[in-house]
Amino acid sequence: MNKTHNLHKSLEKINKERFNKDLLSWYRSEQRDLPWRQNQDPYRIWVSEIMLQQTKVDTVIPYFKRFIESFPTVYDLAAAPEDKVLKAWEGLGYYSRARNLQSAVKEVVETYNGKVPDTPEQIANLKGVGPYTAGAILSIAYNKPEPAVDGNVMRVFSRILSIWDDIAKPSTRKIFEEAVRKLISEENPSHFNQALMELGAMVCTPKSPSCLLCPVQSHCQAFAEGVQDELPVKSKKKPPKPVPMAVGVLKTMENEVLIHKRPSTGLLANLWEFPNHETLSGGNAQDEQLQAFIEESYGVETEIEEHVKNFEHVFSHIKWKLAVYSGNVVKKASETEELRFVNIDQLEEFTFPVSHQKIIQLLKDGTI
DNA sequence: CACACGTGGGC
DNA sequence: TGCCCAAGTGT
Repeated sequence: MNKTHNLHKSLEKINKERFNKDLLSWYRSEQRDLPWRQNQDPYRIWVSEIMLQQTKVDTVIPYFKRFIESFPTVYDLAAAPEDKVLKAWEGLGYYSRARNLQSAVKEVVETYNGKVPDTPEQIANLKGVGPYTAGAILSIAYNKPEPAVDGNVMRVFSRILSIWDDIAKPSTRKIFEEAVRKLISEENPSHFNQALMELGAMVCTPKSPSCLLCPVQSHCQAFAEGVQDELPVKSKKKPPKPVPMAVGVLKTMENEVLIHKRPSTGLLANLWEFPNHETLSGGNAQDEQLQAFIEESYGVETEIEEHVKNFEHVFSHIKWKLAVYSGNVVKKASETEELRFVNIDQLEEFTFPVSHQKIIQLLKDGTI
C-alpha cells in the first residue's frame, strides 16, 4: 500500500465537478479585495507572489502598493539601482527575494523582450521562481492548468483527501501537485488555485479550522472522520542557534557614524550594518575583540567607550545575542563602496535589517 | 535531502 | 515568554 495508491483511493471519493462548483462559487462571493487582484498583469502577479512567500497578506499589502508605485513595469524594475530595490524591501525579510526578482526581471527584459514568459520551462528557470511561483504565475496570470502548491494547498488537501505524509518534507509536495492536476478546473485554473489558498487562509486554517462554514465540507475526508485538527502532519524545525555578537556604534569628531555594507551573499546580503563581530563566548573582552576586528577588517582605529545594552534578535535559523557598544572613531579610513561615515539623518538613505533598526532608534532617541 | 534565509503577529 | 506560523527558493 504505497502513497500513490492511497492518494488514488482518496481521489476516487471526490466528485470533481461538484467540488469545483462548490469551491469556485464560494471564491467568487467571498474572495478578498487585494491590490494584486485588480488585474492579471503577469508582472504584478509575479511581484505579489514573491512578496507573499513565507509572509502574511496583511504585511505584504503596503509593501506591494509602494513597490508597484516605484517600479510599475518590468522596465522600471530592471533599470533601478539595487539599493533602491532593497530600500523598497526593507523590513520584509528574505532579502534575496528582492535581488533575485530584479535579476529575473532583467532577464525578462533582455531575453523575452519584456514579456513575462508563459511556459513552465521558461518561467521556472527565472531566478527566485520555484515550482510554486511558476504554477502561480502560469495559472493566475495566464489561466493555465498548472498546480501552485503552497502551504495552504497542502493543508487544505491533506484534510480533504486525508493525506498523512509530512508536509515539511520536500518530496511530499509532489503528492499534492498530482492531486491538483487531477482536480483542477479546466475552465478556471486561476480561480481554482487562488480559491484553495484563500480557503486555507480564511477557513481551513492551521488551528481551529472553521469547518462549519466550509464550502467543501461535504467533500472533506478529515471532517468526515473528525480528524481535521490532526492534519496536516508537519514535523518541527530546529530551534535557532544562539550566536553572541558585539556591535559598535562609533562616532567621528564630526558626529558621523561608521557603517558597513554586508557581503553580496549569505545573511542580509548587501544590506548595511553597524560594524559587528561574532564573539567566541559572549563573555569578557567582547569590546576588545570588536575593536580589533574593526581595525583589521576596515582599517578604522576606534576606542570603545561603554557597553550600552544587550538585546536579542531571532532569525529563522539563528539567534543573535547582541551586545551594543558605543565609542569613538580615532582615525578614519577612506570611504569605499562598503564603508561609509554618515550623519544620523542620512541613515535612512541606506537599507538596514530590523536588527539594526533597533540600534538606529537608540541613536535617534539620544541613548547613544 | 537538510539547511540557510527574515520578520511580525497570534496565542 | 516561547513557539508556531505565512502564498518558498537556492544550494
